[in-house]
Amino acid sequence: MFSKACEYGIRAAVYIALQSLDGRRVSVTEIAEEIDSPVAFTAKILQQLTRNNIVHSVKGPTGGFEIEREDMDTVNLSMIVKAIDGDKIYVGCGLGLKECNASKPCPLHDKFVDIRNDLSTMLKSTSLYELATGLEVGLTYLKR
Amino acid sequence: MFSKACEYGIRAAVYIALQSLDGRRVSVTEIAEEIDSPVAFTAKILQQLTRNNIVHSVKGPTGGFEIEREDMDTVNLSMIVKAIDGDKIYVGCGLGLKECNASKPCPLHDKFVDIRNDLSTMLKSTSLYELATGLEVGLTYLKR
DNA sequence: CTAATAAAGGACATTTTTGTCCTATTTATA
DNA sequence: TATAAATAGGACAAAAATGTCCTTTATTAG
Repeated sequence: MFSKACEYGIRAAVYIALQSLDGRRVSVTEIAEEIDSPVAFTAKILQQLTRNNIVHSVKGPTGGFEIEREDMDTVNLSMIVKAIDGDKIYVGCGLGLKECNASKPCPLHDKFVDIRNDLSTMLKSTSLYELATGLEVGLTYLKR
Repeated sequence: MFSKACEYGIRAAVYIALQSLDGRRVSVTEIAEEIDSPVAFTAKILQQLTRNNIVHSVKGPTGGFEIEREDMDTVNLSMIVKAIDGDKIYVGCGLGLKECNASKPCPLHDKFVDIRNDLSTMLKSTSLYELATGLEVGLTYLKR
């Protein structure tokens, strides 16, 4: 469904949000440890998230990654997925045709569009804040 | 969503079904041409479909690939996807956790399960026959 | 029986994704 | 101001997915 990079990206963003709720800025090392991901690769992905204004980074000692409280409401999964995997998941044909639309559909077009709309709606309506608070309460996990 | 191999596999199976409705057995060369896919790679994928009894192959002159009329009703997309991509699409965690289930869910677990159930249901309930007849009537396309 | 045709399958090549390592830049603090 | 801590970013490495080529095997028809 999502690329590995995107999976790590979402997990990282959720972890950063969780810590930011406590006013803590976190380093790549800590993030990678807490979400069980390769450090250097995670650093790359965080660069993308930073460039896309999904998380905020601060260099130097006491630096690290954080997310403003307001941004946790604004930023949803759809934005993270788009920043890392692009929009192929929303746009492409399920069977890989270059041109596939309502007027010249592939055999799976209609059914695929339904599923994808559901996915898209779900991603758009799921905010970082929602995911972070689930974690905070101990209902969900980012490791194992 | 699906791998390239799986996309080609589905398109190939649908094309074979369509031709089998006319009693025609088709070669890899023809299939690749008609679904716009790389020949040799398509041949590999057809081997997998054959081993999984999704299509039937016949060697030698007048040989090629075909699907029995009854099998078109039995074989659904879920079986093709499983034969080529395995069951990761049904089983894996959306955020890539090794262990993720109702009792120790990732932050996306519940929402992801919903989408995936829809996808799974759709794939299971879509037969090759249904897809092939859509093509036959000229409602859908396998190229472009 | 022989020649030709088609799938099966193994080995290899290319491309993309995933992952690592090292250096540069920024910045807080002693 | 010097040092150390942190991200940024480029170059490289490994693994997986995609794709190609060639040989073997089965089968049909002359």
